[in-house]
Amino acid sequence: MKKKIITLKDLAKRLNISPSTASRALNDHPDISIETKQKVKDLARNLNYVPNLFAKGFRSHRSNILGVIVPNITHYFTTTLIRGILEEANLQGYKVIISESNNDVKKQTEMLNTMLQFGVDGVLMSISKMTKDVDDILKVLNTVPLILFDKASNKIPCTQVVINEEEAAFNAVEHLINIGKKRIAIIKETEYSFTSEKRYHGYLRALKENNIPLDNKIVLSVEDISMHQGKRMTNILLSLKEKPDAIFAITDSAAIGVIKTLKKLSIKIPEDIAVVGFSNSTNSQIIEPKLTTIDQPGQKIGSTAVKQIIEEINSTNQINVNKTIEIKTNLIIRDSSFKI
Amino acid sequence: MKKKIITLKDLAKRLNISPSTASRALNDHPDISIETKQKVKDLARNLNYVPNLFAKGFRSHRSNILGVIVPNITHYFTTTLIRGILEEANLQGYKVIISESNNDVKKQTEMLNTMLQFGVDGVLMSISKMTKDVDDILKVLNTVPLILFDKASNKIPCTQVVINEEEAAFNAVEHLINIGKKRIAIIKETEYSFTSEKRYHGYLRALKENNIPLDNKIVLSVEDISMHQGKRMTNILLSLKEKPDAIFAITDSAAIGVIKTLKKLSIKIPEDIAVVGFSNSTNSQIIEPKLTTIDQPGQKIGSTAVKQIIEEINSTNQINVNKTIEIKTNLIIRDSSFKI
DNA sequence: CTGAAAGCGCTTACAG
DNA sequence: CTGAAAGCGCTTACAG
Repeated sequence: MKKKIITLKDLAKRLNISPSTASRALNDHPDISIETKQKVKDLARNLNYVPNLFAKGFRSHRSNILGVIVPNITHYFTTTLIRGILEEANLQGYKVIISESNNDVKKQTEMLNTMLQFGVDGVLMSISKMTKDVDDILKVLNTVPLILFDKASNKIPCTQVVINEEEAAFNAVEHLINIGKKRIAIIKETEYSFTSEKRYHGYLRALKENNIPLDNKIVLSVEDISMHQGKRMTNILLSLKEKPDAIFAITDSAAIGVIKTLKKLSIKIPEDIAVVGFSNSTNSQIIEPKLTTIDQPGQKIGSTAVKQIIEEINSTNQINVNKTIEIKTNLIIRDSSFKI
Repeated sequence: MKKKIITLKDLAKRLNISPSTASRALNDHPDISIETKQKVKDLARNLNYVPNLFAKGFRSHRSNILGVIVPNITHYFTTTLIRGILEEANLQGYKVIISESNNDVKKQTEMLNTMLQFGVDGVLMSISKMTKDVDDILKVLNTVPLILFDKASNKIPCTQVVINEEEAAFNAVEHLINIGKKRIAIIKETEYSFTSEKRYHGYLRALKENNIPLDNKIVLSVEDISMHQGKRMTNILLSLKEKPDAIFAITDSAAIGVIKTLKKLSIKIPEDIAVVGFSNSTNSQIIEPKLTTIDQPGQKIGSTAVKQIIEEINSTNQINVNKTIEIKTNLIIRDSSFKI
């Protein structure tokens, strides 16, 4: 039993008014009298009238759909970003189409294009690492507002919503210095990763401001940061003549690899070597000792990005907004860097 | 610089044919000559013609958008489901709108309704626990195909894509029996959780087939299963006169709570008490000893659900499909139940 | 304060 | 094999 779908025309006919009036009444157009508005709205409610968003969107060139592209949806932090996006979008009457780029630049471009084809009103993107050529992304900017969140790039002139990467890393490293560590290694990614570079700058600044000389032997870069790489890098660090007394890994998974390796070798954490990660993943509380790490407020980043893009969608002036919104992070101190 | 958008009419005008013909050519209508088709397709490619899916959808009552509702997007397993859904949808030219119900039945209904309003061609849903009243869900069935995946319910007559919950639990418990355990406790949810009940039946069957008597003192039910509850329940079990020699928790997080508590009390795992979880979450490999658990192929469930719903969307007969597709799981044996 | 009419971009039954 | 015409449900400039 298919139920009959109520249209604007149906409402109008029942009330002996024109569809134009019915439309305007529902949209609170100032021209319409209060009584008419009331009548129309009441009937709409009673008949359970549902506006056909397709017709609406088709007519007004608005879909009320946002596109979201992320590299990898299975990362816990990514899901908190998405949660923030979904919640805020829902509040504002938008729906969200999600795609994964799998850190594949070609797929990223493809996703971007099908998003546009589906008529999204704006795109929120966390860019794939290794995105060197940004031309395809720049093209989008002519069509629809774009906002980069979390994984951003200063090569793209659009609003960016990110965490204070540099400061977060600075705080993490300074914390290690404060507990008495003097030889702090870092495990980071190669220079193609924007976030990794920013965290590295925070590391450098913390050393400099505390008069600790930089030693490139304990600055390790890997292409694909992971638990496995954390283990490998730890073994390299332990093979040095002058071993570090602390390791700052720029992701939790790498930091967990570090901890696992140290434990296997019965190296005391944090006494011999302290460990700090980045992300406050769920794993960071499961590992023992629990991992000191940076909490990134994913939900807030997501909701901020949505608020921002809706503003840009509704703004009439076409000037490309090009600002960076930085969300504050929190250092969470746990057992891997602090003995109770 | 807004770029001019190419429409079907533009294509037609350039080729001196009618828009109708252009439309048919692009859609490979059998009536159209091969040469015309070729001409139109070539021009479309050259001009970078992008069909307006809004107009298309508006006209044909098809959006090529699927709605997905899950209780909680931050669970790792849920993200693997979503990944499977996204991949298969992408292959088939569909986009996916995602919403979270947060295990809130009211929100679930609300999401369901806005999904329909956005003109989705079908809905894939993992239902919120505590969904007792299914009337609102049943209403959807009149409008658009619905498929339940992972968290399903036999009260709703539609296709269900689930894992072999009962058998998975059976295998887990039988494994414990095989390694010599005789007094196996279970930590499950209350009877409102469909999956929990099925896993419980697997537990019961494993006991029965191995002639182990059921003891209700070691069958514990909680409303909201979690690591915290795992800890609490473990303490209850340890306070019994006859302690269990194995604990089967129906989620990994609860199992991790069990392990943490046992370790704190220096109870040997698995010698004194073996532990088995369910899900193969990332955490299950971080905890030490590593957790024996059930791997659920999330991606396969997701892709299967998409294949199924697209079939139903395209099928002309309106008979409500009401079949259950069971996806096989795998018991992953790790240190929490097996000493190397 | 309200209505008639046009049109958004496409598809499809009808006609030839 | 192709075209003219209608229409999907809505909004909005124009007219009164």
